[in-house]
Amino acid sequence: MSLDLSVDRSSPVPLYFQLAQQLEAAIEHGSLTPGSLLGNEIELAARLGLSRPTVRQAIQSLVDKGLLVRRRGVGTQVVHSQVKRPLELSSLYDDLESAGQRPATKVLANTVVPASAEVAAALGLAEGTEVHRIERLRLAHGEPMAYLTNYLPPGLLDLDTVQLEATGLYRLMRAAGITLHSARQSIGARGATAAEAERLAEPEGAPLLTMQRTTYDDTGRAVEFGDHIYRPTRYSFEFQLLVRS
Amino acid sequence: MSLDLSVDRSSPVPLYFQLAQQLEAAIEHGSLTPGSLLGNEIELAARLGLSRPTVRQAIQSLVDKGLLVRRRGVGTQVVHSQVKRPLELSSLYDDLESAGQRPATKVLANTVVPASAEVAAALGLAEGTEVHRIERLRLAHGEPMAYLTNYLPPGLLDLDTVQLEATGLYRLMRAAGITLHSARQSIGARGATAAEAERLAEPEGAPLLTMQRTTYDDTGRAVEFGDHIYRPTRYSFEFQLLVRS
DNA sequence: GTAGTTCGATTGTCCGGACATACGGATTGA
DNA sequence: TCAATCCGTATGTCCGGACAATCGAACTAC
Repeated sequence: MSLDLSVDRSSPVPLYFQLAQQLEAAIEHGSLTPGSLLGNEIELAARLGLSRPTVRQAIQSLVDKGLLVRRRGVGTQVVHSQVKRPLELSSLYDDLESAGQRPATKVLANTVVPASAEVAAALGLAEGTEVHRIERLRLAHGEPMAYLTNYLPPGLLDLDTVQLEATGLYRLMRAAGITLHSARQSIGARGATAAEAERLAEPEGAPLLTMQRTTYDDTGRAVEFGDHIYRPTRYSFEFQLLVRS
Repeated sequence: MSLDLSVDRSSPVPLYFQLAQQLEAAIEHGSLTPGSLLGNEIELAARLGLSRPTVRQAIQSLVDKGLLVRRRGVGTQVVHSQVKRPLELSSLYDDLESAGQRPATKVLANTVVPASAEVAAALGLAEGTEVHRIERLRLAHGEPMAYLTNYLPPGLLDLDTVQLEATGLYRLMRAAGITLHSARQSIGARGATAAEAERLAEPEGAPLLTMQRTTYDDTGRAVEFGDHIYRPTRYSFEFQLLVRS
């Protein structure tokens, strides 16, 4: 019954990470059933030839992911699954792709414009600064799903229309060496204007889902501001969140 | 310039936690300016009379919160703020209260009903099982803001209407010893039905923001399912999220 | 029978050290 | 002048141990 765990000391992959991966796989695969105890850390460490801190580090990473729960005096148990995606900072493109839908993108605009007051405030620039502005229509199964407007500060990235139609914006940014760190976002709803209605093939006044997001890199610099609208019959925000204790 | 950090070894508060609090306070207060280096861990440990693992644990907790960034070979720097609330599992009540608005709640229903197929699936019960059903109208400044429908499995909690009008549901659950662990939620939009429109003082067909959420405790048991609608002119979902690397 | 106590088990915290690894700047070489 | 290399520095990983705090169950006393 006990898992056959093992670590490869010659691998460059950290030992705690190897262990965490194996435990996660065992949980996913069903070898470790929900609610079952994991066995105490000391014994587990001895069995694997690891030290307790290393084993603890592996377990802790899974606790942070919400897969395990520790109880002092009791042990570490597997949470009754239900955990899937802990809400990452993901692009719509990645979301769609991982959902099996092959997303298509039509770039409607890719220009440089002076920043409006709202954009300037979001990006932390002076009003009127030249910023990139891209407008994209995202389709799934040939149907329009979302209308995406993004603003990027100057000199950060070469925005190639061809690339934008082939992949997501975040991938391009990561590929350019930008390390995304955090984002502030706001999700709301409102009725479609006439122009929006036409672009999304909805009647005027139809309910739309809206999302505004400012993304920051790890130096705290704003690297992107997006103002997006979604067809609620085609898309909704699904995510999981954990209680940080 | 260097902070006056200190730890109290006689305190029951863990040393790493004391240090983390002081660092966080220094960042909040501005003593540690964004972008500044934190000084290497070894020296910091020596200065405080702590070991490096303890100092690392403190720093790591702030990295997890998004306040600090570590760079190998460089050091640990303070992120250019912008970080505020990393999206907790919060109730609308708490959100409103912390925003300075004094929320009011009107309980419109508090009964026991057989679970519909949807509710049963969400709570992991058999269809037809008796569940608590509460309907609440949430107001701010006397204006209706949201219409909240919640379902709870039987035998979990005594739902007192008076308490429900005085505080939020999550607080009652926590007070009853339930440790909330995670939640799956879905945010969308649609037009208001005639009944919804009247309850929220909106015209029929008006865009509404919708949220469905199933909350689980740390054993993985579903403890609540909510089906909520919000007036988008009065409320939107604002949150911050971090990139888990 | 019930309430209080003791005790084993398990995680939480903390220590001091060791070596590996990656980044950035200085140095060196073409 | 520019590119490749070296090296100091700081974090990343890992070890082995020690004691404290907490939970749950068995035990005891009333």
